Amino acid sequence: MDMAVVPSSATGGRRVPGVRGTGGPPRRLSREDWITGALEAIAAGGLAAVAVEPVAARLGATKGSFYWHFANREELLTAALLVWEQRGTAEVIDELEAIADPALRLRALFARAFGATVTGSVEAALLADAPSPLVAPVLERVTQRRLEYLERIYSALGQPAPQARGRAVLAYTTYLGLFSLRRAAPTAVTEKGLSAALEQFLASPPEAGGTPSEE
Amino acid sequence: MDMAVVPSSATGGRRVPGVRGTGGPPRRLSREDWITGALEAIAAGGLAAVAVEPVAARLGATKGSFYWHFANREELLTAALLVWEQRGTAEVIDELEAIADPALRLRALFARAFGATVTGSVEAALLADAPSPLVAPVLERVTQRRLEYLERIYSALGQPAPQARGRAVLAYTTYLGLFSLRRAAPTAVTEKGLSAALEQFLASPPEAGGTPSEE
DNA sequence: GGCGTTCCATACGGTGCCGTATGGAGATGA
DNA sequence: TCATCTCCATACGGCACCGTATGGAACGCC
Repeated sequence: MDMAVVPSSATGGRRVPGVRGTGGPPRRLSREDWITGALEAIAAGGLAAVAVEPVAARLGATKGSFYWHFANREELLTAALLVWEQRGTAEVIDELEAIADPALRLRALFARAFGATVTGSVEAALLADAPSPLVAPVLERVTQRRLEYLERIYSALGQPAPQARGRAVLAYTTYLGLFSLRRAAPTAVTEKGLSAALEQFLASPPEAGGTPSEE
Repeated sequence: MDMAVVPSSATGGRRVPGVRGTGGPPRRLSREDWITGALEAIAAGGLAAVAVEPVAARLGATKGSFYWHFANREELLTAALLVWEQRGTAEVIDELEAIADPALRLRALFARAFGATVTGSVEAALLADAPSPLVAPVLERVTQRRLEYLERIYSALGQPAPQARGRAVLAYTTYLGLFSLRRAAPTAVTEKGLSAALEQFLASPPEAGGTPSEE
């Protein structure tokens, strides 16, 4: 679900910005460069870490550059969140749609989701900053879309609507919980535990049939 | 005689601080008052909201008071986190130990946990600030203790050790996930979903016995 | 090689917070 | 009543960041 923080903006072989600090010949920055810098800052320290001057320093520039591309800090944040939202929805789902079999698709989804790392993750940082009025609507949309998508897969697997919804929510709750648990007590998250959770949400529900079948 | 308009400080029922702002006669603050104020600030806006001057204003005092009771901001944070940790471990567990039957105890625990509200919760805020070096160790200890406690209950219910651990981690993960989900998409957390999750972790595990018994 | 446009560095004022210094008020005991 | 200890308000300097103003460098175009 999460993504690597931004592939740099196709500059042939040229010197990418971002810590161009020492030695690099000064290059001009694009709006996208700043968005990339903002997303990196978010991954590193949350919204609060997106401060104009520090990000500028990291990009090897100054505020003068920033305020030419953006009206203010909030505009940068909004733009960065928009980019994250679009990538987080389109990309992942498109990639999974390539898999025809719903069961395999679900497995691929979980493998990707539960394998995501926390440190340096934009998603983890945004979850932490969820109460922010800038983040809240973005997070809400992304979450709803993911839940609907999960529900659709469960439905395709033959679950009736209410159960499909319930299992989707429960699975996603576990996904979110793993983010928190990894930060709260990293040692508690074991490989065994992960695969157990994975099987849990891949198998048919316990309350549906009589005997729990192992797939 | 300093007969002021307002009744002097010897008026039986003492005037508690905290928003004593308008009209209240100035009262002296204790170290505990500041810790309470800090915890309220954390619940409202996380660690970042614990700023000396704003908290002082909310308590109807100034920095002068604060820096007499504490060396600096960090000392206040540490003290507040310690109080939270002690309350979070001792109190809850003691209360639950009163219940003899492990099954009922587990139910009471989940009812309490899943019913917890998020808004204004110190716990939710600390989870968001988990990466902070001040919060991390506290959160880690609390999490480990809770996991061990959960595991013990599952063991008392007859689960073999590995399963008990696994179910404890999974249940706690769901608990944490609900915090995130409530903030990310509040409408997705329904009463039905909650009770479904609850039954899930109260019933015997699908892979252990043959038929899932409804308690 | 001049010229306009694009982009940016520097300097500046403003704000919110931290921590210190200091004088003084309020309680307390002799 | 006076001396002392406890607690606190105010004033001050410093830091990090925001946003503005302005002059000038880099670049595209003719």
